[in-house]
Amino acid sequence: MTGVSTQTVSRVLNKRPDVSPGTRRLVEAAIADHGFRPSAVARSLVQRRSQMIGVIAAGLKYFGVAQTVNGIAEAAEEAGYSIILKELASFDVPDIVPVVEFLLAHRVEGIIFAPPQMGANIRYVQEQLPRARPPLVFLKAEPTPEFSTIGIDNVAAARRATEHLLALGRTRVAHLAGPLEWREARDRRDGWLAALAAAGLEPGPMAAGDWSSASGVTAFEEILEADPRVDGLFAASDQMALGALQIANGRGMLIPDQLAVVGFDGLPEAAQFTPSLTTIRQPLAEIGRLAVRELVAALSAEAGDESVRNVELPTELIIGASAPMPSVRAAVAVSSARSARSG
Amino acid sequence: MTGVSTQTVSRVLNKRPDVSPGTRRLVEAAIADHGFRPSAVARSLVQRRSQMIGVIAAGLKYFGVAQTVNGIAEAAEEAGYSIILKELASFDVPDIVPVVEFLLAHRVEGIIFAPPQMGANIRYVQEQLPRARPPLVFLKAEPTPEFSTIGIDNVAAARRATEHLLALGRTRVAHLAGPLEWREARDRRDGWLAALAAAGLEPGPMAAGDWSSASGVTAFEEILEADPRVDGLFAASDQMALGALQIANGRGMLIPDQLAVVGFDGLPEAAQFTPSLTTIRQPLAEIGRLAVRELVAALSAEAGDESVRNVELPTELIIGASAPMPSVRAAVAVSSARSARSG
DNA sequence: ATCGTTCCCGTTACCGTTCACGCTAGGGTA
DNA sequence: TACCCTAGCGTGAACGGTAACGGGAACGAT
Repeated sequence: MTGVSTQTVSRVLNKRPDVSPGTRRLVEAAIADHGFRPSAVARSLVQRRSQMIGVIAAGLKYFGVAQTVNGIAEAAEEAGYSIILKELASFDVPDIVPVVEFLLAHRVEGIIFAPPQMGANIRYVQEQLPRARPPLVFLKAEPTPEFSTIGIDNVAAARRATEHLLALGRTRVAHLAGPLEWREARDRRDGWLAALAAAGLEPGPMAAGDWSSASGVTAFEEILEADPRVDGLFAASDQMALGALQIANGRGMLIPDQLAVVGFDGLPEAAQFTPSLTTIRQPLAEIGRLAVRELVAALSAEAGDESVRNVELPTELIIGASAPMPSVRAAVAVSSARSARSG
Repeated sequence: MTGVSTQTVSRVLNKRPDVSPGTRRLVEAAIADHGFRPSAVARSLVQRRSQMIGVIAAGLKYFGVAQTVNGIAEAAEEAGYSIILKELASFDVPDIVPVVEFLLAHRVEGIIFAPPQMGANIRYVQEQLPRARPPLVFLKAEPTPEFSTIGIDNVAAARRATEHLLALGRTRVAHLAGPLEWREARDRRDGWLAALAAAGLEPGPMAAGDWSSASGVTAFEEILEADPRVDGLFAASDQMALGALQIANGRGMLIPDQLAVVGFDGLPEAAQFTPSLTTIRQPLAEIGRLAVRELVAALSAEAGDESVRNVELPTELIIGASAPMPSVRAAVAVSSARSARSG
């Protein structure tokens, strides 16, 4: 050093007031000279605070997950936390415990478990979780009294989407489902079924895809094969809805007159599909942001609190041309038919 | 402890051979009892290895960025590294130095700078970079002899896309550009200009969007206003191309006969657009994976090496119905016209 | 002159792990 | 007996910081 104690250096680094301006300058000059950089690792060790949040994710390349992680990153940054990101090789990694252990070893102050619930993945984690652990939030998981969860009410949202189709007078409403190992896929199917049951209608045909637009193509072909007279379609993802639109366009089906379509997710591009897509927007980024806020709240509440909260964020029905508002149905149908004929 | 020294515990933790089976069992039992978990923080401190790679990103919610981060995460996981993710609040954060300092303070062993080059952001970082630093790779940045970069040749790819339009006999080829502060947007525009110049053609009208499909709508309307007779369109992103397709469909333009469209990115959904989109696929995930491999290579090469590499990965022209192969042009045009008329 | 403050600054201990040693016991060898 | 070797374990220092405490100097108040 340059004659001064390490404690004084520490004081300078932490911008504490009890250092004389002269000494401060001296230390700062030495720091600049030597290219010294304080070690956050050592600091974490002695302070027992890492200022890190562990995020476990899967399928980062998909729109929804990326959106959520983006929300997490933003909120964490604002709250002064940084992120250690662990991406699972697949959605249903058999053994997630080592990942959690890794994060605990790094003394993260909170954990966000972002992979959607499918198979037994989340229950498995919940069972294996060590009791001594930082606050933890499960995203898009089934609400349970034991753990905090944040998500949406997929059943209600799907029901709303289906009811919108029914309000348009549709009686043969099919469902383009997601992979049914996913809880979200099952819930959306259940919402579809519930709306039809409440209306006293028989469910139309159903086929499952893998969320992708390519799978929407083949699944919708299955549906048409099962019943060519379907007049309404609720798709569990916008991407699959896009695949269905392609088929419908290719076969010359008039949308929304012959077939009304509602998607799910709220892709920004959905408004530019042909025709523009009616869809359920889910607040994906908001889920991530809220997860961070929950963790931060749990951390500032100190110990003992351990409040479990199960939050279900509201969704929004976004009206497009593929399933317009019932009141303006006629007008839209006419313009849609005209543009389809001329185009 | 339970009578044994910390060193012995360390040996047990690291599964070293020089511990008797009895002692090992004893220690392991105590570990399980007390819920003890070794501190990766302390380990990092003493070993001077964090096993962490710092990733600086921006716009994680966008397809391209998410794809690349996904590639980074996968490759890092495979190589035994984990990721500290710092997301910038915007693409052109004025002062990125604190972010780099943060990562250095955490003793990351490598840094990946993922935000695309726009304005002077990357040059600014390169100037302010401390000399003592871990290996660092810039993604999607201008190749320079001083720093490693990984990206694609946007000029060549855009030229190829435009030449494809020219091969279809188009003479009025417009460009739907990205925001021209972005180097990628400028390069793609330059490739478009180069192809036209080489063919001895005047450039068609150009309008810039912000990559989004919504901006593609308004920008393409500008283009049509400037010259309603455009017969070819090269869009700098698939999303903007989608916006253009919507307008074209709405106005009854026959695609590809009246207007051939080529996009850029290789969105999986592009194949389900109406009509399916011809596009340039760029290996976004591969860029991320390669970045990690470069870092790992630089790390294993120990010190002194400091090899700078500038890699440009190949792109791929994916043929869709919006701009088919020249040889089969007639056939596709007929089927497209039929489906457009009937749909 | 004595005391109490306040401002600076240094000492000591500690965070949890690993490394480089050194020590001991037991067995084999000359 | 004297020596060496090895397996198994402990000791001390170090990694780079921070917290707690203590203490000296300068100053004003009593």
